Amino acid sequence: MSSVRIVLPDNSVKNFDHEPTVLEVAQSIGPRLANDTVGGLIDDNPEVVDLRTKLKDGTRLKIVTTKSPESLEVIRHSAAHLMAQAVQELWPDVKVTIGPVIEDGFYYDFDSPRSFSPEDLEKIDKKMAEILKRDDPVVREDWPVEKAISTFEKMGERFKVELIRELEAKGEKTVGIYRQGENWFDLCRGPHVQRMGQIAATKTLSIAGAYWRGNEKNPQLQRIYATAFNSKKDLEEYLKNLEEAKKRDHRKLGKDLGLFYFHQYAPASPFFAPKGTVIYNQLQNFIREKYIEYGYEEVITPQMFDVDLFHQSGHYENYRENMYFSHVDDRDFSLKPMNCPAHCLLYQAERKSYRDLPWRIADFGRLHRYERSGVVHGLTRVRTFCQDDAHIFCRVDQLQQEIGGFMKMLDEIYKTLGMSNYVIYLSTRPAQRMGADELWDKAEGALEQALKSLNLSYTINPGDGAFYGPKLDIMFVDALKRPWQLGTLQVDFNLPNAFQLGYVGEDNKEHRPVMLHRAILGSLERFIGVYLEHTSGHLPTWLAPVQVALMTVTDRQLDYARDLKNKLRELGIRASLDERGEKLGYKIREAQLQKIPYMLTLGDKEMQNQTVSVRLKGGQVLDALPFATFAEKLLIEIQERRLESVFQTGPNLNQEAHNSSV
RNA sequence: GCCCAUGUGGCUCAGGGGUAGAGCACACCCUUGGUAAGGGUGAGGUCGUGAGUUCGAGUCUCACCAUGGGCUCCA
Repeated sequence: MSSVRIVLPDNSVKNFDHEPTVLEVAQSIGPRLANDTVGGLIDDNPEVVDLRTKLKDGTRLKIVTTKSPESLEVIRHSAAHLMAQAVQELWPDVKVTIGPVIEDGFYYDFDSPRSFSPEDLEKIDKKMAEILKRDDPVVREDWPVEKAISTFEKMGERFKVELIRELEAKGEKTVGIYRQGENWFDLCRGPHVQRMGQIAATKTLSIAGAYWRGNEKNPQLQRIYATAFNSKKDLEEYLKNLEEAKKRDHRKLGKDLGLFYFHQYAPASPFFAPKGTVIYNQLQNFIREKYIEYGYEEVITPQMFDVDLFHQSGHYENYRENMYFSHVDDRDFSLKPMNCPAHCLLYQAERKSYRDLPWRIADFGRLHRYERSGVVHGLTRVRTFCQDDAHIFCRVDQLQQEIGGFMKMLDEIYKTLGMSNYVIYLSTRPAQRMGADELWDKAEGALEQALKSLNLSYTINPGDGAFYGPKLDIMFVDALKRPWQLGTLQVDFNLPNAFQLGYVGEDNKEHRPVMLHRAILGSLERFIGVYLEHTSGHLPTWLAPVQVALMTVTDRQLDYARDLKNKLRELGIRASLDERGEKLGYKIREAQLQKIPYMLTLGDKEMQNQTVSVRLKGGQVLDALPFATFAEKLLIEIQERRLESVFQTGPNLNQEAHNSSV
């Protein structure tokens, strides 16, 4: 018999007289390794294979153990089976469907006659722990399709039967069955652990409704989200991160910092309080400065239009579901859900020459979109909002340069805001779209070429484009590594057609411009929500609603404090003075919780010397310095939109401690 | 829109058929205190809305509204 050679990562070779499984290779190396084995990585394939996989001659194998990061996928997959087993042991009438691994965990969709409650999750956790203790071996069997169908049919597992029939239609003759313990098995292609005991830590997380195969028309199932880790420590760390994310929830921060509110009389429509409005306006000012720098002109366009406009633009046909309509004086109107049709009208208002292009017009117009009740969320998904929206009308040969200019502007803005971590997606034509395929080819090609010439890496998102054109989506990755879609650039050959837009070329002939839709922050509302979570409310001073909180040690210094407050305000610095007869420590605590960047504590010493004592929000206290010096330095920090305090001298040791104590 | 949960003073929450409770915030009084909560007194609520059951409904039932977690969809 010819020998089968398996190559290990250190290039050593193991010889077998048959095609060994991953586990057999591990056993040939050592019992400890074999005990911990949960799968293998073969050749250069990133996907973990089952430890029961038979390996061909010449395979390069890296064994995945419970200690390798790759094992998480296997462990979570098995944990999904574990959870399904636990649920069926608790409630035998519950039917199983599918249970995939997702980022940070897994879920399992159940078809259950009764709804799961939070108490049920506790029961499931207990049952899972109980099953883990049994440490049942996991065995793979290959069943002929007919046997699988008849078995699951007898069990009443109709969703499993549906899945097997699909596999059969694809030409499969056998299907994989994983058996754990005596009585429980599930259809699965693997990979799975050797023994259930290899799953070190699991925890159910939440209950949700979900449709079979993600389709609204299918039966609704009950999804249980859960996670599993290689060690109890990793699980605890993960749960701690979840807590951290909860603390940073922008809805909570918005309320705690007095930034914005909601009311049931205007669902999903934020009320920005004075403090929130400061952030809103500061961001707008910042973007406006960039507009001047990058050759944009700002415009103001109407809020409500005759519906005919949206017939012409195609929005009525493609976007009606999300639009607000009203009927007045026997005419149909709609609140604009986007600025672009209005900008096309404005483009037409004056005859354009090739010399006028590129024509870049920006609009902070308020938009209204009817979002379905279940999808709205804090500031990140609202029904009325304002984008840092602009449209660029240009010639096809200017496209590359405009895309380049956009990416540069975006990078500058994001860097200033401390958001250097972002990724680019290129979204291509969706199924429901307008315009000829040649136009789509052209538009998609232009975007891709621009990215390549800028040396920017990107990922293609097939079918995710807008109905009028392909787009670049900029995903910002926040401090907790969560991606958010903010910026976008969409190439549109269709709207200029719909509005018959034209310009007179050098050749004195009529040409059609290309239209770019673009935004950098996305919407101010969503941006503020995302940014609050990114910074956990610790805004750079130029954005902070209150920049300086003045506080006196006793009433004796009140006049001095009032004088300083006025001086700061004259300089355009947002200062507040707490005149209540509370103790200094009390006022500091309040300013700290409000995340105010600077506190000026004023006692007799300061008053006599005309100085201020500066306390940074991290807790660091500086030596008293003349008021003028303080104001001068602070102005620089604000005007230059610095991310770090100009007064910060060393690493801020207090910040962490304070953050965790409140 | 769909599934599930929640809705009690400005905020965070207790109370689960017999006519509303706490802490914080707010007002006033005492305290004038030097870097994260000094003490006292007081005011504040048609218990999301509307029907129903009941002698009696925050409390039970139903409908609606809003919010939250998901699904689907998106800036």
